[in-house]
Amino acid sequence: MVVVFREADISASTRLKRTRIVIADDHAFIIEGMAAMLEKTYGFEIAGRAANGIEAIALIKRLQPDCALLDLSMPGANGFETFLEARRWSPATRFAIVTGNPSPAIFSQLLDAGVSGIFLKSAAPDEICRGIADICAGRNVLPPEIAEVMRDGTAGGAMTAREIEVLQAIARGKSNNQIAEHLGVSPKTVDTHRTNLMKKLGVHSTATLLVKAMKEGLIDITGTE
Amino acid sequence: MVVVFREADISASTRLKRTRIVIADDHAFIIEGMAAMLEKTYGFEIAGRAANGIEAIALIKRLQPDCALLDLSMPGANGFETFLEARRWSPATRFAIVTGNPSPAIFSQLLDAGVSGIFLKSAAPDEICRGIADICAGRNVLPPEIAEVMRDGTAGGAMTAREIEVLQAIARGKSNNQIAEHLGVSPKTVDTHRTNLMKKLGVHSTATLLVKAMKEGLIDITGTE
DNA sequence: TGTAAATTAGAGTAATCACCTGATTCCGTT
DNA sequence: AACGGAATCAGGTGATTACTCTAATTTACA
Repeated sequence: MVVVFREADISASTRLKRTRIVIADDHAFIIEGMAAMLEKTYGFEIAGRAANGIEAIALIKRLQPDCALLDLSMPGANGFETFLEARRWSPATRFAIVTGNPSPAIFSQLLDAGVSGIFLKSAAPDEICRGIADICAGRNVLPPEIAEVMRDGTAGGAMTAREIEVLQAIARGKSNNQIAEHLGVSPKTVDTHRTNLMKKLGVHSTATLLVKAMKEGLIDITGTE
Repeated sequence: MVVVFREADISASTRLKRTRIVIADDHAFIIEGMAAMLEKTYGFEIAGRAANGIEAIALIKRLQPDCALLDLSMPGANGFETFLEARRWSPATRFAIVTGNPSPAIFSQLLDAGVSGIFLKSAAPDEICRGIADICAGRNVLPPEIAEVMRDGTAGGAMTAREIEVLQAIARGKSNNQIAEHLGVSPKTVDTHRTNLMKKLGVHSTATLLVKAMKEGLIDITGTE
């Protein structure tokens, strides 16, 4: 992999007052990697760093940065909670969320709530930095990979009540026939629900169905002996 | 589980020739952050970078580095699988695993299998870099946070390395045929491992196998796209 | 009242899984 | 050297699932 350090495209106004950014992530390497890139290549000022959501809220409140870059999964308060709280104290700040786990449901929540951009950690550093530059310039940013995940994942809408019932029965180790008997319907109906579940979550096996469902918090594994 | 701290095997040639490291992580920022630190502060040579396990295996096989630094959760093959496969082709390489999610069962497996060190992503960059330096010097490294987590958690199950490989492949949605191809064995062999896994965990379906494995911390769901 | 979504269910095919059995190799014990 | 026990490998078989299509009925909501 090659990382190209190109000349910063610094306009006159940017020279007068540098764009100030706060970064929050519990992995220090991520912060340092992003900070280095944003400072050297794009000429932003890294106004503050936070290792968790609580720190981040306090920091944003105090510094009133132009942009805040929040990891979604942080101890204390996650990126979403941090965003909701911090913008009340710093309304002019624009917020970007960075996440490692693409989840259509969460993306929808974030966008509905009003974040200015979402990025995947697996994206190229240069792409993320360019996106942040766009956000700071007043634009909203949604990388194509994320838009695609959202199309695939939310096409059929959220899970229905019946689908959740079937999903939890599957997690409890029931076969289609057993589920059918328990719900008082035909095994083929259970099969249909199962197929739709897999389509909605974009998976093709019982195994990944369960893994994804657990990641999305759709099933409660504490209830399965 | 026995951790052997042996004397560093530093010959004159090692002093003349810089220590060569391969880094594998699906988050480019992590790679760049680590690479920068290891190069500038510790004078290591970053011989190669990989964004997933498959790339990493090929890279390690070709470059025969002194040390490989593998993220545990990567698409394709995770850090554990990558380690198991790569060391067969590069026996002199010492392996360190980096993970974001502490799980006692996985730590036990890693150490039993023979990794030279484990690090948490949330650790200070400097601490990780110092640990890598230790590993390259021939020592084994287990940060106190991880040792503590392992004491608290239940002792890892009796899963064999092969069974864990199969289990994680199942969690990533691979079919028996795909797993067989990846491991270079017959689909029926994979089937046997699957059966034994279910017997050991006392379940009778893929679904409950996954649920149980996740509750036991045997698999890492963050790595499953 | 009309439209969309949810639930139901059938037919049919290819693939996969669950479980049985047995062979081979390797490792530590007696 | 012989034994016992694993780990790994693999074949056979019947059940189950994955996925395709189609379609009726009910529910919800504008």
